[in-house]
Amino acid sequence: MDDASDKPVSRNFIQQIIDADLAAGKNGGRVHTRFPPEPNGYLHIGHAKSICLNYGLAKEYGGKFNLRFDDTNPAKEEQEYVDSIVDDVRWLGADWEGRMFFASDYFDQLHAWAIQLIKAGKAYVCDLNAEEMRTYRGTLSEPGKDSPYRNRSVEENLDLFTRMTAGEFSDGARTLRAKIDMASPNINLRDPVMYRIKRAHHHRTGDKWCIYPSYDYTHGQSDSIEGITHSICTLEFENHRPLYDWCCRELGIHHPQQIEFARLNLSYAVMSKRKLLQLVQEKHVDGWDDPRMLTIRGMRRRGYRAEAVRAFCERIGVAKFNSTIEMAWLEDAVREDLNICAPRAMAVLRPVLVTLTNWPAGKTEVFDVPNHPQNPELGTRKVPLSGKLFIEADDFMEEAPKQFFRLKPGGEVRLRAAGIIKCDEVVKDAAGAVTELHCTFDPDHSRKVKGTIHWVDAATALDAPVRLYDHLFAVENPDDAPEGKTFLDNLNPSSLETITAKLEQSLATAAPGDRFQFERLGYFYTDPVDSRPGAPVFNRTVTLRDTWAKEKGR
RNA sequence: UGGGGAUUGGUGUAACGGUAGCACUACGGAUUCUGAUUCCGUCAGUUAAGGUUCGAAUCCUUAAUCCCCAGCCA
Repeated sequence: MDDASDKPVSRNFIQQIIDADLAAGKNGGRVHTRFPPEPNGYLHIGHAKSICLNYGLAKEYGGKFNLRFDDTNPAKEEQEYVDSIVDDVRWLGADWEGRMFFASDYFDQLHAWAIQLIKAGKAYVCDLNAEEMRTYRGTLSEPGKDSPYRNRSVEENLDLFTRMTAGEFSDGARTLRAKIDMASPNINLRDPVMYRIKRAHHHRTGDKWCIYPSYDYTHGQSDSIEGITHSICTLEFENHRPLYDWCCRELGIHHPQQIEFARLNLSYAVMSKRKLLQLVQEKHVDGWDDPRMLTIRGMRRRGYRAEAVRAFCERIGVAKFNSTIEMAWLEDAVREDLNICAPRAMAVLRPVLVTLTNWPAGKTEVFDVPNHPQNPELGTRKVPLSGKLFIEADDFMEEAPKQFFRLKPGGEVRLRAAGIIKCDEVVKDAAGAVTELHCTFDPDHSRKVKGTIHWVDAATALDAPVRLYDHLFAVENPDDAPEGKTFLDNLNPSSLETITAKLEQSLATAAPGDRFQFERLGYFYTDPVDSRPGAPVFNRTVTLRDTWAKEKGR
């Protein structure tokens, strides 16, 4: 992509469309995209795909990218959501260069255009209520019937629309409708609603309006006003494109091209705003930023970096096929990113005490340990050892299979960066559970030993809460629930486990937002909300690949 | 049901009438003071059936399956 190789770079279907438009001289060679969220919820990874797509295209073609809020329904929209969206889009790294707009910025213009359409005989005020309108609309297989109000005169429509605007009628009493075709096989064209009466306080326009334009009547014109060239949206709007085109055409304004792509689906996750909201409201998760949520805020708090999310969005591609990406892809992208930048440290999640029987009493040795095996620039840190230490319970097996090359009775294993220990004695409690291991320590580093394990010095260990996260859902497709069950029945009961871990001393100064690889375990994020100075709390971002666990599973 | 889309290895995604490629997974191996990382290799695919063509994932026909639309939501 960046070198002079003559290998053809593969282009997705949207890039191909833009290439063709540019070749044909469309839009004077401009490329201008936008991300148009409705401020009625928090952004999730599906939105990240759209943001990366739109922003990426603008950047690639030297064009522009706008952030525009589609705020035409005051009943659902709130400033809180606007703020969070702005913050999340910025975090992701998309730069709108000051072009942040609101559909509500265009309400006056939209209203003027509505009058223009009424005058042109293309719109009329309809007195049908919601239920009647549904009846008149027909069904998928039967055409609709014309509204009895369809042929009102321009003067009457103008008068009625003016009075609608002035607040003379009650909510839902009348609508302004586009006069298109009640017999159209595309239901969206059966005289769709342009304006509805709705007395609701708007987060930006306050109580100025009691009528609000519909999405269909707003979106294309908003794009048009902003000079958008390629209006990229998801597949479910494909059926709306004729209406999008109708608005721009009838108004005779700049006509952006709507292009639809398949929204993102991920295994072990749900993506619909409604379901995410339900998870939060019914407290199946701990808020929008619960690290198990695939909201941008959740991923942030989990410890994902924007780089990883972007790399993921790049990798999954763009197409019109409704696909489901494996969760492992996301996790891989996160590992790949963190592997490069996360300093290493040692922590023991499920400790077993080890006493070094030949350790000189009172002695403490301090090792200088590299923070990254492949990147010396990350420096070193001091790690003490003083005769008693913790190792991971999983790293000891009393009756170990041959392939197990960690610690076993009579066996040897390397203590990372310190030396080699040999297990001489296993101490058990009355119930037969292992409580302590007696080992001898050999400081000789040069010998080859098959296994290397992590450890934490007992004398200086720091106890800290660590949250171990797993998929929020136990099954690949949470929506696939049996009769009478819902996606909630597919929640993974062990998606969160909080433990108290033993951490190496250096971690006491971890700052909120710091990321580490706890060697052989995974990547961990210093929780920015719950951590206190000297008392960090860690969230497991993602585990390391574990081929041993896989082996065991066989 | 009328209409609109879609279908390429396990998962994604290219190939636009001329050798089905790439990535991830899986599997095997090498390196390794993280069973991590890194490196090498292997398996594996055009929804089906016809047709056009010297040649079809690509064009035509028929069929199958999946998704979207009957909000005064977006």
